[in-house]
Amino acid sequence: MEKQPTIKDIAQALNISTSTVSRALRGALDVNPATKKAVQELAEELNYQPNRLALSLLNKQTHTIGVIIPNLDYVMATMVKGIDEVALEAGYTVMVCQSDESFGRELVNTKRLMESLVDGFIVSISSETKVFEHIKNIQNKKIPLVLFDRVIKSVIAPKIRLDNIDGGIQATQHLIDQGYKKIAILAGPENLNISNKRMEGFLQTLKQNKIRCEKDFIIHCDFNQQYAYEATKELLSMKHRPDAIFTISDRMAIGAMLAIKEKGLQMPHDIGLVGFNNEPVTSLVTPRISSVEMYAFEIGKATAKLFIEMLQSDADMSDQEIVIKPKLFIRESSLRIP
Amino acid sequence: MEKQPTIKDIAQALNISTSTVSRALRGALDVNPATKKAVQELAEELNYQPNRLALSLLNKQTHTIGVIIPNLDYVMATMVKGIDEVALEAGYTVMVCQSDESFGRELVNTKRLMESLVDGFIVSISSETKVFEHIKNIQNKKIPLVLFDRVIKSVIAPKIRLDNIDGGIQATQHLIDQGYKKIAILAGPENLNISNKRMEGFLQTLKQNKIRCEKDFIIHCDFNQQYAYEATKELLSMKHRPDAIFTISDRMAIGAMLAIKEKGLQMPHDIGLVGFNNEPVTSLVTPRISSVEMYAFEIGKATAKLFIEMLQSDADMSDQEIVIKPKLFIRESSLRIP
DNA sequence: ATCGTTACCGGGAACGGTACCGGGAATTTC
DNA sequence: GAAATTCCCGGTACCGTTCCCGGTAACGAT
Repeated sequence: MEKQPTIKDIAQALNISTSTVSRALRGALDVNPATKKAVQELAEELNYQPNRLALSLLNKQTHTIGVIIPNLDYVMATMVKGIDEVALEAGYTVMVCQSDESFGRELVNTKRLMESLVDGFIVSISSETKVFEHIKNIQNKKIPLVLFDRVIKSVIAPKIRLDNIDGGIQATQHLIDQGYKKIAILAGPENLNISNKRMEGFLQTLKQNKIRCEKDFIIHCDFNQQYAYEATKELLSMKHRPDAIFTISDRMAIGAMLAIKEKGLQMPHDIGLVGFNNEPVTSLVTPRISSVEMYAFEIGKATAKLFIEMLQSDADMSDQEIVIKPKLFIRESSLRIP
Repeated sequence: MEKQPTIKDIAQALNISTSTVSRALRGALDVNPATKKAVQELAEELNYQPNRLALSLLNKQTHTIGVIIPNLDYVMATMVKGIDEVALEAGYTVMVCQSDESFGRELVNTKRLMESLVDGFIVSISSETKVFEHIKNIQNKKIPLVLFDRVIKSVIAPKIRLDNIDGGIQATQHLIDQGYKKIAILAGPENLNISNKRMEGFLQTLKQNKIRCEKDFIIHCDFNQQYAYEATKELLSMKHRPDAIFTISDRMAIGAMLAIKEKGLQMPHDIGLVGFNNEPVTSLVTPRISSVEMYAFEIGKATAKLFIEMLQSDADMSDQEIVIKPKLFIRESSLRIP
């Protein structure tokens, strides 16, 4: 790393003071046009770039956003893309840290980013996290914070999330409309709020349609294709097996589909299937899987926009909660009444 | 953003000098155990955290790595995971910027990261980039640089990449071994080195097996499912259609598969198909698609390791080039001789 | 001739922290 | 008891930049 030219170098070379150089470079008015020109030319020649560190130290802002996410799967990557795009536009650089669903890594990451003096945090909480002192610590230091996707009630902050209940409702109502009567759900890990909300929509809709909900038909399992596969195998071997399955992610839907095919059942005739996220893979498999689109890219963009607005207005927006409406895309896995 | 406590605050409160506070906090030896204890206790109480900006300004290192990638698809996300993991371990924070395959954005990103004074760069070049002044500019400033995945000959720097030629060879040889005789290739964009190398392996293998290569069977198209679909349709409508297709990415393989199915052809009997990247989706479709695994996570980890080694040893490693061997995973799309 | 105005520029402090040097007091050594 | 050594600690400079303040010269006006 070579020594970068500084304002001091320019000052010395031209035999003027650093203050003058600084003013000249910022195009201030009270500086002789001749010296201004000389300074600017020399700066150009030396390829001078102001030292952001020094500026940040002075202004107390780094133009950097700390983003903490639980993983980098398709949905999260899409959200990060949205965040990135808006941030770039607004002149911010993004530091993305993955907690890998681990509480410990989430802690380390927040600490690191805090030390790095990011201008603020955009956080999606890991599924393993049950205490939120590190998040509240951010707020205690009055550092701007926005939560997205995996938001939590007990932290008061601006939030952007999907209407997960509605997603559950849309999927379930659709299955009922298609004449399915014994609907099972593959829910995610028990402590994960987003999957619980999707399940809540599921239960609500059953109740509203006066369909009894079998206890055995609610299965909590990890966000994972293999688990979903095994859970589905178990479901299908029951005496009164379900005639439809709603999974709260597409990866789980894939797992379920494998088990269904293995059992020799036909979709949508013998059994219906609806997933969540609307990942591209849903239209690549046969039959194509119905799925709930969650507009991840838009959520990402909305998050970054809200965040930057907050940064620049310096207002308290902790009551803001943007809720994105999902939309069910119906495909062959669940469409038996065309 | 509240005012953070500084060593000055501690010094004032205890009526000692900042130098002493600094030493006490760093656990230096030449400081009275009593005052040391007092300082540390007060620091704890105030929740003091050293200001990284100030330190960075002094030491001229930020413990930050700038990572520039062309996009955030499955493969890249996996590589970034690998980089992130190693970096975290080594105490570095990563700034990931996506160029989105755009030369302009790659420029902006390098400039931004340079201003942010990252300790070094880990770069995968965008497909649109044809001049490399911005990359050479990094080197001119003696900022450490490692290239990965999409490396380029004309820049001399440590590189980590896949043996793309070998990947092409493995895929093609396998198709030949399976008795396919008229093999087409869906290559990527013409100026993209990695796809050209895969094609080179393809051509080599044909030649070695004394199979003539039809000009019509080499199709350059964008890295994209839709284009691949259309290109394949065209291929299949030829008078002497190919009996196997090698696509240099899995997304393209999916596109090809859709066209093949539409035409009513059976894999692997009527036509063979091999993709590249070994994304999970290849084993989810029917038939499952053979594909070349490129060990993205390992490439990411190796890149970060090499980079950190370089940073800490300060040696010139520009002749280093780590080449990862790919491995073909054979599935039903191309296996007709069991 | 004196004063006020304008145009331009330099000095110093500040941001938060560390490194180095040197000095005073206490303790050891002869 | 004087000299040497050790133990602590404060002062200062520095990293790169901006901001505030004050100063100087030239100029026109009175």
